[in-house]
This record gives sequence, C-alpha cells and structure tokens, in this order.
Amino acid sequence: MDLLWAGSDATTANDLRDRLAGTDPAHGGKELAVTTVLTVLSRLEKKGLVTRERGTRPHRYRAVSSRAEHTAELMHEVLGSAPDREAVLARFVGSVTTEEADALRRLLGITPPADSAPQAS
Amino acid sequence: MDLLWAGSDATTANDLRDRLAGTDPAHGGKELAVTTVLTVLSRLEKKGLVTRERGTRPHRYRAVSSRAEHTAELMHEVLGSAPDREAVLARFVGSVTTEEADALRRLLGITPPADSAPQAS
DNA sequence: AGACAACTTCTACGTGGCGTAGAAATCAAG
DNA sequence: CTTGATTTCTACGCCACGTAGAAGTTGTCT
Repeated sequence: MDLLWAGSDATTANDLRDRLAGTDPAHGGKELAVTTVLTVLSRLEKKGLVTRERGTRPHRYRAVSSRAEHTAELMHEVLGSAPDREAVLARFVGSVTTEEADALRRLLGITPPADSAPQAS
Repeated sequence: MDLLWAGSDATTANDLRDRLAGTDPAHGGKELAVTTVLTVLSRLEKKGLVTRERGTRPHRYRAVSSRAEHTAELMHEVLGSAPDREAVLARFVGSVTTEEADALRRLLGITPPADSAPQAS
C-alpha cells in the first residue's frame, strides 16, 4: 500500500493507477480501479502521509515524506516504544549486516551538527 | 498486548493476570479475565513470540525474546522493508537523540566479532 | 472412584485497519 | 445543458486485536 509511493511524487490518481500497473508486475496486468487508488490516497491523507493540492481539478497527490524518511520515522517510533532504548540499539546493531553497520559508522562519524532540511533528490 | 511481556518470564496465565493488574495501573484495578490472558498468550504463541511448557499443568509461558530483542527485530524488519537501507539509516541517525547517537557510536565502536547467544540478564 | 477446582481450549463479539470497488455527487469543458 | 472526468461516500471481505464466556480436560482431595 505505502508501496504505491516508493519514490513517485505529485501525481493524479489516474496517473498513479497506470503507473502501478506498470511498476507492479505482481498483478499480472490486473489494474486496480481508479476509485481504489483514490480511496487509498484519501486514507493515506487522513493518516498524514500524503497531501493533495485541492485546487487543481485532478487533485495532485504528493507524499509528505519520502519512503526513506517514513521508514526512518517508523524505526524511530519502534525504538521509542521500548523502555530501554540502549538495550534495543544494542541488539539492533548486533543484528545488522556488516554493510549496514558500516553505513551507520560512516553516518555517525560525520556527527552532523544539527539537522538540515532533508534535500529531495 | 506485547506490553504484557516487557520483562517478565516463565509464568502461568493466572500469575500473569495478577501481575498485570499490579503493573498496569491504567486499568484502575480492572483485572482482565484469565481466559483473556490465555487467549492472548495463545495468539502470541501462534505468532512465535512466546513458548510454553506444555508438560506442567499450569502451562508456563515464556517470552521467546526479550522486549529489547523483539523491538530490535522489529526495527530491523522495518529497515529491511525499504529498498534503500542506507538512506533510511541516514534519516534515522539524523532523527535520533544525542544520547541515542552516542549509544550507537559506542556500540559500533566495539564492533562485536560475531554475535553471541544473548544472555538473560 | 467420584467430585471438585484449576486450567486450557473453542468460540465469539466488537472495533478497526487494509484492499478493493461500485454508486453517487461534483465539476470542468464543449 | 449534456457529457465525461474526477472525487467522495459507502460498502464488502479479510484479518488482527482486545476481551471474555462456555465447554472440555486434568490433577487432586476425600
């Protein structure tokens, strides 16, 4: 479902519908009904994951945060759901692949001073 | 629900029931029915989050993984659900508190050679 | 052995989210 | 104004969760 996003941006329902059929070979050509897409979009909007420009006639929908961002948020949320963050982090880094650990080190190495507005691209 | 666990171990349903009433002041003394606990336990078991010793008569239930472990697993799962792990990690470390970042650095510094069986306590 | 109490399993009801979609309302354009 | 595109409303099925009662099982006490 969220997967509908996964990298696209500002589109109309119809457009999305088509895009889905192409991107997702799982359905074997079975395109979803446009209304389905709309419904999903609406629900996502209600959850704050998506905004839409209500001005234009074919409303344009856009993801509030990129997939990566959203996932990161999720992770953070999950992490926050535990009483002992440290412990969790410990297991987490323990279960992470070498590459991931590497990436983490790199990312933590630079020690970002604060946080900048995430650049699209 | 999972919260029922959160640190306990090998207990019987009844025991848990009581423990819940005590640990969770949210209910205002409203203890759950024992069967409720049992049901939850069963469902958790079905999901593999809990095992039980079926030998003893009051079956003893035990969490398969500690809360921390489970949370870490979840995080990992979430992380894995994205195509671009690195990007996610980047946002993640970006959104993490200083303490957490600290902990991460520490944990990554030691670079554990492999993983050892997680010791209880 | 028989009865009783404890324990577990089965089944169920309500809530809510997701995937899907049809019917109806709305709105822009010809 | 009629038409076609677009959005909203409503709905159905499925499944998970929280909660719990009824029934079955089993250990124990007399």
